Amino acid sequence: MTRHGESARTPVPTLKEIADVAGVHASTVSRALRPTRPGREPSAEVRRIRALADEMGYRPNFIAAGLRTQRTRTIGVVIPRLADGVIASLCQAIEATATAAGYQILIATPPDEVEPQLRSIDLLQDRQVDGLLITSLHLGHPEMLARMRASGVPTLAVNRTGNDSITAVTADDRTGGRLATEHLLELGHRRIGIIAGPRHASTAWRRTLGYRDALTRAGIPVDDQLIVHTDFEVEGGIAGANLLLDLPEPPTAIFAVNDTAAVGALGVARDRGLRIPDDLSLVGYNDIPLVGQLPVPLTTVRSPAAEVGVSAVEQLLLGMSGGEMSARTLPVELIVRGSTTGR
Amino acid sequence: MTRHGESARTPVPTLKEIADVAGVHASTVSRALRPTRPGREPSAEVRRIRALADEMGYRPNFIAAGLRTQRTRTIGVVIPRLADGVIASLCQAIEATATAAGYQILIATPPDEVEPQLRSIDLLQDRQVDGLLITSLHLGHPEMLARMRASGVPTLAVNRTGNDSITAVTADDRTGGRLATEHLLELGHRRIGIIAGPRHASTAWRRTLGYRDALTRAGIPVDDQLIVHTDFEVEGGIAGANLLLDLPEPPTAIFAVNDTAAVGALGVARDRGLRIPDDLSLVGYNDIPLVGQLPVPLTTVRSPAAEVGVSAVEQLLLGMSGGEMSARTLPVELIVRGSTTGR
DNA sequence: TTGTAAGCGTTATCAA
DNA sequence: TTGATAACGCTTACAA
Repeated sequence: MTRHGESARTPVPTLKEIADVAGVHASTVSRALRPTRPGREPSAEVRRIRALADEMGYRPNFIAAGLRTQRTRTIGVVIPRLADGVIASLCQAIEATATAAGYQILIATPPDEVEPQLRSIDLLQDRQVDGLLITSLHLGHPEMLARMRASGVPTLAVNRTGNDSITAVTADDRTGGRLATEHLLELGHRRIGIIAGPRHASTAWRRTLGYRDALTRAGIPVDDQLIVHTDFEVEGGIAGANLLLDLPEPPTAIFAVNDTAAVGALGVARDRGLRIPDDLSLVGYNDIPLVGQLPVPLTTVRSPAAEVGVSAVEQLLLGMSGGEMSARTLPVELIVRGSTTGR
Repeated sequence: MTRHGESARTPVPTLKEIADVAGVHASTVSRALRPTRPGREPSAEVRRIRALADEMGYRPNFIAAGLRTQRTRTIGVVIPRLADGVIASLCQAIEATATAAGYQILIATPPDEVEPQLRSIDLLQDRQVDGLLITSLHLGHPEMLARMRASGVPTLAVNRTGNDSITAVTADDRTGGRLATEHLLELGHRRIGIIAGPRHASTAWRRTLGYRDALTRAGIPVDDQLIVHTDFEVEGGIAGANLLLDLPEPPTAIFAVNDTAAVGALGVARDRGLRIPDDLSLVGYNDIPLVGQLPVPLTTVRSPAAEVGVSAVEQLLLGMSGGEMSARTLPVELIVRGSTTGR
């Protein structure tokens, strides 16, 4: 049982209370408390007021200030699938960068579907956020964008992008998909299955485009049977791998567009008695910390989740200060480990 | 490049603007818009005003309302280590429960150290949050609690607890640690190492207490060499496993107080040519989705992260509505898989 | 049931 | 540089 400060609490003083004690007007205190501009020494009076405010435990009320200034120093973040470690890393980087710049983040983590995300956008805008980040735009749903823009606050797509011309900060998913596939091609694989994730996610979609790029360049026709769309979870990986391995002519290698699904595929291989990499080569995507430690460590593509978050906030800060935001595509890197071999 | 609504945006109308169009006073609109109490039909006038507000695209300004009502309908959440999937699941559950109750969450994810967390608490309180959740209290640091209570808003510890009498919602870590250890004892292990996580985290600490409980009950003296404190990351698991396996008399089984560290230990076993479970039994903690799919699936303890989050928000909502919050300890479950065997 | 008016805690404008 | 005053958009006594 907890008492929560029914009486123990000293209420936070207001500007007016400081002013009364200091014998000046509230507006004077407000001015004294705002940062002296660099290169200028604060006057004795300013120092006196600051010391008093400090002593009285003054803390500015952001709500009140925000009402007046129309700025809340808050960034809204719509970020579904937070339970995924990659997304959570992205979120952490966003928060850290925002905090360092004096902003706080208001997060909404609705289901990764259009309607719930639209509702989240509305809710955040009702809170008068100064900028908006959305990590899970859906392809083919321009209304998400329209809704974000309706508010008039700077708005940026992170991680995923939409079809339209929204500014986005993403990793280079298409190149990543190509690198993964080229690696398998170089090892001699010709039937390469892909657990391609959801169609609405540009990340998954572009990794799949990269897969097609690689095959096309190598002069290998794309067999649509080898492309199975699922979700990003372990279960999706399991379902996808089962579909691929049940084909009349199953693939000799599988590229899963995220590590979590790759681990699902790993479970399927285990249950079917397939050895990795001898019977089946497997490539993941993201390089989550765990996959390097597996008995057969996973070949994967390292995607810079944290850097994407940092860069996105930097762009958004730029936009919020009236600048022009610009798109960023961050480089990825193939990490070859033990789960792939030649045939 | 993005234009962000320099002109395209229709500014959100204020209450006063609705009132002017409706030919009534703003306060009338305010009243018309507040929910009719259940069982009462809204009058024709109320319906007319609501329809108009809807048509004009009215959205209440939470900032302004909050200033007046002194309630922001916002819950502050201090949640370090968000990149960890378990913590992220907790966060997601907190967000979902809060949103369903009409609250939004403001999150801070500082480093898992005392000072940064104190700063985060201050920042959230400056935003006038209505309640505060902290997921990473440190043992032996009553000042964290004191700081939280200073605000006078209901405050709850989640996941971890402190030494003092703060109300906390946690999983039953001590029992979990005991179950894991008893399982190994029943298999005949007598030298059981524990990768015990950080000392400041009550979760890790209590799982370790459970380990001690089990040994004591079995009449086996606790060998402090077998208890290595690390962090919760993969690297910690690697370091811990190396320390344990380098002992003159190494353990035949290792209990890692979280799955991530257990996977680190898995990597060490691989590198040392130790087969799991034949040469070394391994137990993790949390049952993250991946560990069930490993070639040798991991025996672990399932800890209800999402339920902890839901329950915490429920208690906090209770506290925020003037009720008495009470502590909750949610049950855990041992999941026996292939990574443990008798000797 | 409706309108009036005050006020939440700040900041911006203006005059002194 | 300072003080007075208004305003941000809303809610809520209180009066009509």
